[in-house]
Formats: sequence, structure tokens, C-alpha cells
Amino acid sequence: MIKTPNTTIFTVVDTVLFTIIEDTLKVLCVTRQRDPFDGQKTLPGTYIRNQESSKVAALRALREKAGVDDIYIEQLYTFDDIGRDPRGQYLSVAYLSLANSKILALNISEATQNPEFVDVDTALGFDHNSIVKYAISRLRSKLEYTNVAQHLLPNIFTLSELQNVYEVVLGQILDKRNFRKKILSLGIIETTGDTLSGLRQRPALLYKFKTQDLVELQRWF
Amino acid sequence: MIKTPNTTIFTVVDTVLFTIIEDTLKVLCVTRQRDPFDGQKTLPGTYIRNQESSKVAALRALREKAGVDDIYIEQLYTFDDIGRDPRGQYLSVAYLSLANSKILALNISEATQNPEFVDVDTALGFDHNSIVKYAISRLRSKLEYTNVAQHLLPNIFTLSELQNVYEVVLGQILDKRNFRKKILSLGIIETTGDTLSGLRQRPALLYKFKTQDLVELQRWF
DNA sequence: AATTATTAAGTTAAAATAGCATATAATAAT
DNA sequence: ATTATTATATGCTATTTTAACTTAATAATT
Repeated sequence: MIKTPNTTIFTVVDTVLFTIIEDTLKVLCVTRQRDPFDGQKTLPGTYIRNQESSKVAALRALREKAGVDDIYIEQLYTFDDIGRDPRGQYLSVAYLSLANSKILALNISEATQNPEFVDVDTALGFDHNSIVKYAISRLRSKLEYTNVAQHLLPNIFTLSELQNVYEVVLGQILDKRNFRKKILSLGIIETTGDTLSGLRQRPALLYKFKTQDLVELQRWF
Repeated sequence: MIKTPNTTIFTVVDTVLFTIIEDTLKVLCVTRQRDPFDGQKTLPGTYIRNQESSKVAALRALREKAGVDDIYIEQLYTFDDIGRDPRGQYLSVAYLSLANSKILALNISEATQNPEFVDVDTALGFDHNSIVKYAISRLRSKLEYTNVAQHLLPNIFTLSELQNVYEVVLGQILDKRNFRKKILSLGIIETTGDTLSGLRQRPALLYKFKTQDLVELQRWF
């Protein structure tokens, strides 16, 4: 094997931070201030620094734009097709991140490229629409066999709010009785015993996820 | 955003090629000919070249070691923890690959680091045991909701052979009647109409996968 | 003709899923 | 006070899926 250190491969990260605003799935993006794609929206990204892992770089990018320190993040996929960036050979490790919109504090300034949440079908520069598409696909899968939905919610929530997260992400209406039976039988949430009153209706029982750790449920065999 | 081109991040690929030999899941490895980990077994890997994507680099690594040109491959995960390689900051895009052992032609020589198939629990250098572990986990999942099993088999096979692949990879015995019912109901295989005779037993019907393209089956909701 | 090894195939009980309707608790309006 | 409104909570049933289990058929060998 011949060692060929690649001085011309740029290693970067791009982040896909989803949140739900007004019953719509939104993704964080910034506005580029230079070519290529000057003025266009793109996913927040950054170069990976020396002695920094891609995950730490991704967290750094999100901290700068969205003002969050403790956030759910997982590696999504590495995009490195030749030609994906007109500036040269860019290898981007993409990360999928989730947050409840209430805990976010967007750091809007020229320096941070004016971060904002946009609809997931908004046109983005580079190959970032592909990345978002892939992220949605991953998120939909994970909703179905893990407890990741919690990161789109406050710590305490009603079953209706939880169902709403599933409906917004999956893009389909679910039967309320069956959803409740299903989600309760999975054993990943439990009631706090408290109720949410103050509305002109029967008060809803409040629930929380049993653990913040990622739980993977079983499939067949 | 300050641009910090990283001249010191090495971008490489590592490949996890699984095959089944004598009813055991095996992984391709090579023997390192230099420090670090001189003399130890590791996954086949290579530097990503200029104007080469990680996928192409992974295919190149496999072609050199295993003599295969047309092989199933998918991106697994990118490993880049600081300290994973004592030589410096190495970002490795790992690939998962599958092949039927019959089509492989190991290119055994000093230059190719004497590739060989070993049990998946064999001690490997670097963080390569973690990579293999992650690859097994991915493979097991994918068996259950895709048609990837085909890549561990010849084009034409019996149901017993297919079941054997599942049993070897999943590490558990499956009920024959239920397995057949399940796999046939998925609609991903069909019989060729031919039978396999010549053995001192009832001849088995032969089957093939309907498509080589990756098929993803549905889960709940 | 008997033996052997492996394939092919169906039934039943239990569990999970999908589809559907009504009573309840709180507030708001009268 | 009484009534209206609104979202919550809950249960049944038919259907589908899953899990567990046994025997007959076939072709080669002896």
C-alpha cells in the first residue's frame, strides 16, 4: 500500500437540525455570505479543526448558530461525491440533530449567517437538499423503532403532543386510540401523574420518557 | 466562519467484507507490514486519493485484496475519534461489503498484506474490532428488513441455503416452516422452477431474488 | 426393496393490528 | 345554574400475523 497523504481533501461537517414549529417540520439553515452559492440558504457547517472530531465540530456549529449546548445529535452519513462542492474535494460528515423549538436561541447576526428555520423542502445550496432528504428518511425510520421523538418535545408532554410529533414527521394522520395503545405498549414512556389543566376541556395526563438514552426496539426474528 | 483548511487530517477508508465459509460468518482482514500494529491483523483500508470518492477508494481496496470487481457495498459509518490512530488525526469512512465466498479470489502476497478470512471475533489492530461489531449489527438489522441476504448467496439457491444465511448471521436457529412462510410472504424471492437433484434426498426447489436492487420493507405505522 | 437424508407443506392457539364510538372533565357561554 | 363546547380517555371486534408444532414425499444409496 502506497501512502498518499491527501493535502487537498477538505474535511467538514454539515448539520441537519430539525425542530417542529406550528405543526410543521423545520430545518435550521443559514445564508451564505460568499461564493459559491452566495446569498443562498445552506445547512450550517464548519471545517473540522485539528484535534477535533467531526461530532465535536458539528456540536460547535450548532452552538454558534442555534445557541444550544446540550442537544441530541447522531452521525447521519458522509457525503463526498466528487463535484459536490465547486471549490474542490470536500468530504462532509453530516449530522442529524433534534431539538424542541422552545430551548433554541438563534444567534442572528452577519457573523453567524443569520440562522433561521425553514420548511424542509426549501431550496438549499450545494447538495444540501439531498442531505435533508436523507435525514428525513432516517428520522422517520427512527421514530418507529426508537425513543428519539422525545428530543422534539419538552420533558413533560401529553399524549396528544406526542402523537402530533409522529404525525408531523411521518406526514400522516394516526388513529388516536391505536397510537396510544401502541406507544404505551412499547414501554418507553410513563405518566407523571400530573395533568395539564387550564384549558376548556378535560385535562390531559402528562407523560415523560423513561430514559433519555437511545432505546432500540426489536423487529422480527 | 473562519476557514481552517486541515492539512493534518488524513482521510482513509476501511472495509468490512463479510462472507460465509463453512457455516460461519467471516471477515476479510490483512496483516500489517509496518508500525503501528506491525504484524497484527486489520481491516483492509487505503487512503482516499485526489479526485476519488470514499466509495471508489473502498472498492479499490477490495479489488486489490479480494480480486472482486462487482461487489455489494454500502457506507457504514465514519470513525474519527481523536486518538483512534496513534499516527495522527485519521478520519476513516468505513464500508460494509458482502460477497459469496465462491466468487472471491484472494490476492495473497506481501504487497497485498496476505488477505484472509477470519472469524468476526478475531482481535484486530486499531479500533477495527469496534468497526466489525458495528458492521455486524448493521448487517443483522438489514437482513430483517431488506433483501441484502442475496449478496451472501449464489444467484440461484435453495430455501435451506437462504435460511442458513439468516441463521449464521443472526446467530440463532430458525423454524423451517415459519421461515419459509415469512420469506415467501415478503415477496422478494421467486422460484426458478428448477430443482437441485443429485443428492440422496428429495430435490430442493431453486429460488432467486426478484431484484438485485436494495428493497426496504415497511415497519409499523 | 429397505434405508437414509432432506425437502415440502398445514393447523391451531395466541398475539398484534386496524377500524370504529362513546363517556368524561374542564371551561365558556347563556 | 344550566347548557354548550372541546379535547381527553377508553374498549370492543374482526382481521391479520406470529409462534409452535408433525408428517408425508422424494431421490439416492445400500
